[in-house]
Amino acid sequence: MQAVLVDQLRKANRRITVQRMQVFEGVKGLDSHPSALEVFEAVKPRLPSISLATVYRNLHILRLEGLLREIHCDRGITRFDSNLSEHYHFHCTSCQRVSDVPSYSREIERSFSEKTGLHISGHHLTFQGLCNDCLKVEPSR
Amino acid sequence: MQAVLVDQLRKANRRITVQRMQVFEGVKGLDSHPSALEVFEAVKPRLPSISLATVYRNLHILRLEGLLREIHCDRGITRFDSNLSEHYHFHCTSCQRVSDVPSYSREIERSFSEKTGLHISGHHLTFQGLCNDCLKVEPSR
DNA sequence: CCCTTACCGATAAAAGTTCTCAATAGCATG
DNA sequence: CATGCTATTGAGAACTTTTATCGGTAAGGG
Ligand SMILES: [Zn+2]
Ligand SMILES: [Zn+2]
Ligand SMILES: [Zn+2]
Ligand SMILES: [Zn+2]
Repeated sequence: MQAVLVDQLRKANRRITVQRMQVFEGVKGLDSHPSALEVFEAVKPRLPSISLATVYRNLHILRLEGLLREIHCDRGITRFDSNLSEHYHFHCTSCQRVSDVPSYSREIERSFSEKTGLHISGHHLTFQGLCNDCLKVEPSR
Repeated sequence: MQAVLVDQLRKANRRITVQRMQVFEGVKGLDSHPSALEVFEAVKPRLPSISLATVYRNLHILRLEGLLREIHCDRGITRFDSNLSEHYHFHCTSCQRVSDVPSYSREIERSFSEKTGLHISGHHLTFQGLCNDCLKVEPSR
């Protein structure tokens, strides 16, 4: 299992450590696009001796190797995403949870690139709103 | 000048101070969507005694009153935008500058809301790429 | 001109992230 | 399986970005 992950790490001359695997599993297990601290707290029960610095270090490495993605929705927080397929996001402005939106349009990039002549490497689309849970609690706004 | 700004502040029981006006002018003058520190450095020559805390305080208040907007592109940095009209952004992944993209589609929200049944209050679209300046310097990638 | 209080500057504190370093452990090699 | 090289770890310091605290100041209404 996780053959792709292990192969990719080996190829990049990265070692397969328990901490690194657990950090990856931590992000993958939490489908809510967790922050570094949330990953730390998810991994800690299984690996009580792990350091927060190790979590940050491995999140950084896994992103460098293209095994995780970063997203920026809130102020001052970096969130991590194990879903590498092209997709958009929905950010609940009340509970701050981020969920995937399974749609994507490469046409948006092509159209923008054609209009401006700029070199485009990607685009992020994020919807803001209230999730169904939060809509029940505060029907205001 | 700045009649709308002054009226809006008065209406909200906010005082018109030199610092507050200069912070607003600082964001407006820098069309690059500056960070709080960049605003501070832009204002300092005109108001050498201003404190960084005052810049943060007023950016926060101006956003609360709907006179500025926040955007989140980089890791851990909040940028400010004086352009209140609906528009998208282009983020250069090399020099980190953010520029406006004068297009917007409310249809995207309607379509998403219809598909998912979720309550949408807005959406952000950001393109990543290399600006023309950076493309000259590093034609790689 | 005076009074109330929102605001200011300075600084400490909090939150998020990265750096430093000695000790450890992957893993290639034999 | 034993050995050696070095990437990685844990702990804590340091750094960056943002917010809170507080005594003094000044905006603006009366
Ligand atoms: Zn919610
Ligand atoms: Zn996602
Ligand atoms: Zn650039
Ligand atoms: Zn803008």
